Order: sequence, then C-alpha cells, then structure tokens
Amino acid sequence: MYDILVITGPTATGKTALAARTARLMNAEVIGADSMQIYRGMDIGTAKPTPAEMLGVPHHMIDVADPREGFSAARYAAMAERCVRDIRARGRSVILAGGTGLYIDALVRGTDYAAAPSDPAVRRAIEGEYDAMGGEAFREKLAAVDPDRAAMLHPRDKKRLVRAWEVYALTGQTITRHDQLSRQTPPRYRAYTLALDWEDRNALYARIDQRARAMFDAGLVEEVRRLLDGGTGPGTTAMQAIGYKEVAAYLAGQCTLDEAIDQVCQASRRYAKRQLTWLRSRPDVHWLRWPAPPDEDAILAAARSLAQSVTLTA
RNA sequence: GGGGGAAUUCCCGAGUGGCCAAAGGGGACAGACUGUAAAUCUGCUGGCAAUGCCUUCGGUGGUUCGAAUCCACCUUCCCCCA
Repeated sequence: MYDILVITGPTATGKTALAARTARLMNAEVIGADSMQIYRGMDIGTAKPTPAEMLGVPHHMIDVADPREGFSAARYAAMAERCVRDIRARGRSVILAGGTGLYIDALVRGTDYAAAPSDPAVRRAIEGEYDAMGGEAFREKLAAVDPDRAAMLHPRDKKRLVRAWEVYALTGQTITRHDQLSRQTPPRYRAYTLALDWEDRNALYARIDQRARAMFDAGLVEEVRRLLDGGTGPGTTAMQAIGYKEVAAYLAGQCTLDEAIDQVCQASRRYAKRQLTWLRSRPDVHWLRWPAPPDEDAILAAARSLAQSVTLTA
C-alpha cells in the first residue's frame, strides 16, 4: 500500500504518456514534478503535456507560476502537498510524474525547509562576500562553524557554500545540523517510485535530439520571443530552462540558429545524464528500462502492470 | 604540370630530439546534490598482471644512445602559380 506512485526518469523516456495511461487505470490524478512546466507560457520547450496527451486526466502543478517569478523546491513542496490533499479529498489517487528529482524528494520526503527560509537581501550580501574573498577563503570561514559541510563542498561550489552560510546566518544552526534533523523525520508519503530509462543510451540520445529539433519546428523560437517580450529576463529561473536560454542567446545575436539547436540537443542529453546519476543514487527506485522506443502498446502494458502491482491509498 | 603548407590520442588543437601517453578546449563517461535543480559543482578520458611494462602522433624505411619532433620516399588533404 502506497500513498503515491512516482513516475520519473530522464527526459524523453516516456513519463508523460505512462503517467496519463496509468492514472486512467488507477482512478488517479497526476501531479507534475517538473521545475519548468510550472511556468505558464513555457509549453513547447518544456514538452508540457498537451490536452490530448493528458487523456482526460487532471494534471496539477503545471502552469502555476509566472515565468518572471522565481520558484523553489520549498514552494513546490508546499503547493504540491495541497494538491495531494485535494485529490485525496475527492477520493482519488495520486501519481507524481516528472523529472525534477529534488522536487520529488521535497514533496515525498517532506524536507523541512521552513526552518531556513531564503532571504534575497541576505543571499545577495553573502554572495558578494564570496566573490570578494574567494572560494577557498570563504570555505575556510564556513569550516570554522560547520567543518563537515565545508569538507564536502568544493571551493568553486558557490551556490552551496553560500546557501550553507545563509542557513547558519539566518538560524544560528549549521546546515549540517539542519539536514540531519530533516533526515530524521519520517517521509511524508509512502511512495512507490518507478524510474524510466532506455536500455540503449544512444537510442535515448537520438530520441532526445529528435524531440529537441521538433520543438524548433513547433515554434520554440517564437515562444521564447514572447517570453522575452513579456519581461522574462535572462537571469530568471525560467530562463535557465534548456531550450530557452539557448534560443535567447540566438535571439540576442550570440550564435546562429543551427548552433542554438545543437546546444539545446546537447544540453538535453547532459541533463538526461544528470537525472540518471541522481536516480541511480536512490536506493528505493524500481527501474523500467524500455528495450525499444516505447510505443502505445508498451506504454499500455507498463501501465497495466503498474496498476496491478501497486496499490494506492486514496 | 610547377611551388608552398598540412597530416597528433573520440573531435578540435598545442607540441619541432630526451622532462611526452603527449598542453589546452570540446565531447563522452562517472560522481555530487536538502529554498535558483532543465540549475550548480567535481572527477576522469590509450592498454595492462600497472611505483613498472606495452602500443600510439598518416605509411614505410633511415639518422641517433634516444624521434610526435630530423632525413628520404609514399599516401591523402589544402593553398598558390599554370
């Protein structure tokens, strides 16, 4: 008996199709676990599920943010938790589908972010400090209060070094301590996690390239232009998305269209690789490796098998 | 037909007699990851029974104690003159 069925895996492995199919068989609704599909107006480049692909199944946590605003795992978890509650209140089950591992963890594990909120002004000040003193010195400064975290971070890992210091500065508690406590709390949900992958990595990469190119045919450049015109600046979280930052560079005259396309393909492949690394380090995932590009039949078969072997609470 | 230049480890590209299995970059591979995560960061990249040995710098043959580096010829490519 599980609370949530998680369907994850690298990009382009077939998560969207399997989630919708399975949801229909299990009387479930889908919650997206994708850090970019949350943004409105970012459809083509995020491979956001179309109404047709949703198969009539309600999808949540998609189009819930403005691309001009920032987002975070904490905010995701808070919003998604509300979705879970709503869905269950209607007597239905929950399928969490998406490739953003951190978001999935934040929701399922119930990471406690509340104790150490991020303060933009403080964050900026600390970043300035890091830049001024240099990574090595900054790390030593952190080592004085939190030697464990300092030891596991590379001097150049600015983002984590700064965050570690921020947590300490804001709460007086080291991030090491904070994480320890957070880890001790039991998971928020019992989750059955299915990770999708392809047996042939090169075939997956070919699929990724093909899909990326198709996005351009579908009007990705126009989509990005609209976002930019709408005030989604280069520094925003949304513009970190693969497919968007490369096209923005092209629109800014920094590269040719062909170069941008190649960049998108490559960035997507590397992203898939990182997702694989993330997933492989998790102990409780069940892998489903497609021996061949999954077609309708394969998806349906997998959905049936899931519906049969996984029981979800409602 | 004549003259000049180039061929380097997956790719680009340094290297002009020993300190070279060969700089650097890219890619690939591997890893990390607790409020930007489609982000950010790291490691590694000829083979092996591996503090050493073997194979490698277009090919063959030389010079030398010693060559990716020098010489000869061959092959391919590029440029210039006809």
